[in-house]
Amino acid sequence: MTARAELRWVVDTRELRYFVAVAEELHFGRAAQRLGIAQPPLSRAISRLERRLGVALLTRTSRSVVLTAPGAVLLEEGRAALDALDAAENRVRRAALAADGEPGVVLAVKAGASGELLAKLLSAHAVEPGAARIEVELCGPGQQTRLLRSGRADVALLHLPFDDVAGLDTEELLTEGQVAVLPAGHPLTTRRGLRLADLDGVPDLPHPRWPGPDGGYPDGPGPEVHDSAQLLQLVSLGRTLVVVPESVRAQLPEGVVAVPVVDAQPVTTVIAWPPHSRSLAVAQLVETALRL
Amino acid sequence: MTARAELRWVVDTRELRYFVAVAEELHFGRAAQRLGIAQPPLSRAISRLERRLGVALLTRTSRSVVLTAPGAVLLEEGRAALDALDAAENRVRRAALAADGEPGVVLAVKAGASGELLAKLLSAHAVEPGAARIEVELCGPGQQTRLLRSGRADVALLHLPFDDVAGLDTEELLTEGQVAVLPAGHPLTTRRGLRLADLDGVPDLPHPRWPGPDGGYPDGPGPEVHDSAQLLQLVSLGRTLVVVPESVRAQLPEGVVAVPVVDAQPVTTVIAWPPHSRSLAVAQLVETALRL
DNA sequence: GTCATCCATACCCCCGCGGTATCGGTCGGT
DNA sequence: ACCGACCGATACCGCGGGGGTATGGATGAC
Repeated sequence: MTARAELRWVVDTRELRYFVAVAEELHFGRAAQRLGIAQPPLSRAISRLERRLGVALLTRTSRSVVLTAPGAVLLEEGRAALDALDAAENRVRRAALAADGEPGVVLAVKAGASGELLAKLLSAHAVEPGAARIEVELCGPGQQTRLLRSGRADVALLHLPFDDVAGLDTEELLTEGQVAVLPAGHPLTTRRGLRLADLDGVPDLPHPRWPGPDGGYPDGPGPEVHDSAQLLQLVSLGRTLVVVPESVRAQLPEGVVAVPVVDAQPVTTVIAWPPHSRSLAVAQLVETALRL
Repeated sequence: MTARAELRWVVDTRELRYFVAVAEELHFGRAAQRLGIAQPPLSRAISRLERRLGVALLTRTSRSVVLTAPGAVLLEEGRAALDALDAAENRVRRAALAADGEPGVVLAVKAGASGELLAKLLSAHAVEPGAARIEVELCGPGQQTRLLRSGRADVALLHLPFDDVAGLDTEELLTEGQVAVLPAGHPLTTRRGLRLADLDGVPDLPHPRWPGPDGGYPDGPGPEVHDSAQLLQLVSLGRTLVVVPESVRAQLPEGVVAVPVVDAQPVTTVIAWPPHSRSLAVAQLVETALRL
């Protein structure tokens, strides 16, 4: 038994990281700089990877580098594989810490979202017999899946259809409509319901700009924001508007008004965890959430 | 931007493969043999891995090797990460082939299962405009997920609750009861319905033995089988019995009889695909399947 | 006590990764 | 049209580290 050909592996993590860097930068020099190595070894590593795979990943002229179709596949799949490696590493480290002082379960939640649901979940879980300690990790929008995939969190509350749940196990918790949060006294607040089109064309209330996955901000007229308290203050100052799930109404401050957005797609809050989770504590938490 | 600490990686694929081998064998000598290297480099590699992680993965006495709790986590997560790496490699290779002659989509199906559904799906897909060529990969029970996870298939038909769909995206197709397939003329065939307990205690019809993930067969009195045609022949010869979803009735040969099993849990057939699938062809196939 | 087993250590060799220097090709400026 | 800047590929070198053999040391069977 175990007569599998155990040798023969082609792609090594270092090479894969190198390739991802080049594929993201589309520039060997910058990629090398980012990786902290010189450019020639990087060129050789990519060439060797292509030779071993027997596949052209990049088409380079001396002035530009572009991905081939297989190269795009490797970028996508390679990122997932590297995430899985990082996740393995982080989970092992956390398992080792759990053996000593128990940090319990890390729950990733988008800061400012699902406040009521989160409170109910935590209090319901606290009374469970043998409940693990829960550490709530508040993070920016869309960062929960990153924490989950990289193994720095065990379970997360996500919001469909915004978060990408590909490769995660999920259970639905609740579905709700969305409301627009506007400065009190703004003309739009007199309406009973709004459409998304009404909100796009408001010159004095441009949409806010959140940091992207790389930490940078997209271009646009709206203010740069990085947390929800700041965002709500900007709304009350009449500088921006934002569309959020209606449960956020319960925690709106003075000076802002919520108006239903009738044609916004409903938001579903799900609890998500990485596959292969053998953790009893996570399973228990999910079960508690489903009973809410 | 991209000021992330890009260096700092701890776990290398070679070391991870080495660790998985040792963790599976729980024996450095055998693991080294399986890996095709000598034992001392293996010991050093594991030690180095533990030192870099700062975590004890194995407790070794000079007579035995056992996994620590973090070691068990690394075994589980590491396998998933290695699968992801293999998958990336295979998908890149397949994407490269697709650029030339197009092998289209590989659909993994358990040999002998879902025959009717499969036929309907293939014919429905064939009339779709711009339908990709579909290559059906017939495999043993439980092997579909392996093909999917390792990137050798793009989409699969699985059967809950038998197959493990952790980490796969799925859509339900149909749910059905199960029937016992028995040799014609056997006393049990006179019954209108059976219970699982009725089938366990039949001395002349022991359950068949399928190959496990490692290709080996478990111990037991039943015959070793590796494909469904052989299995049905063994049933008609009065050597074994088998419990299958009721849709299989449509393709039973002479000499065997199907009897409903009233307390068997219903089987749900799902279509599954790996996450991060950017493939239009897979999406189209899934959509077609959902319309059946 | 002796031997077999099994993991760790010591030591050696050599492959290959990363470095510097340089080439060759392409685009932009004047 | 020529020159220079830019950028990826190639050539060559040094050294770290992976894998090999030989051996040590601890443990359990008899």
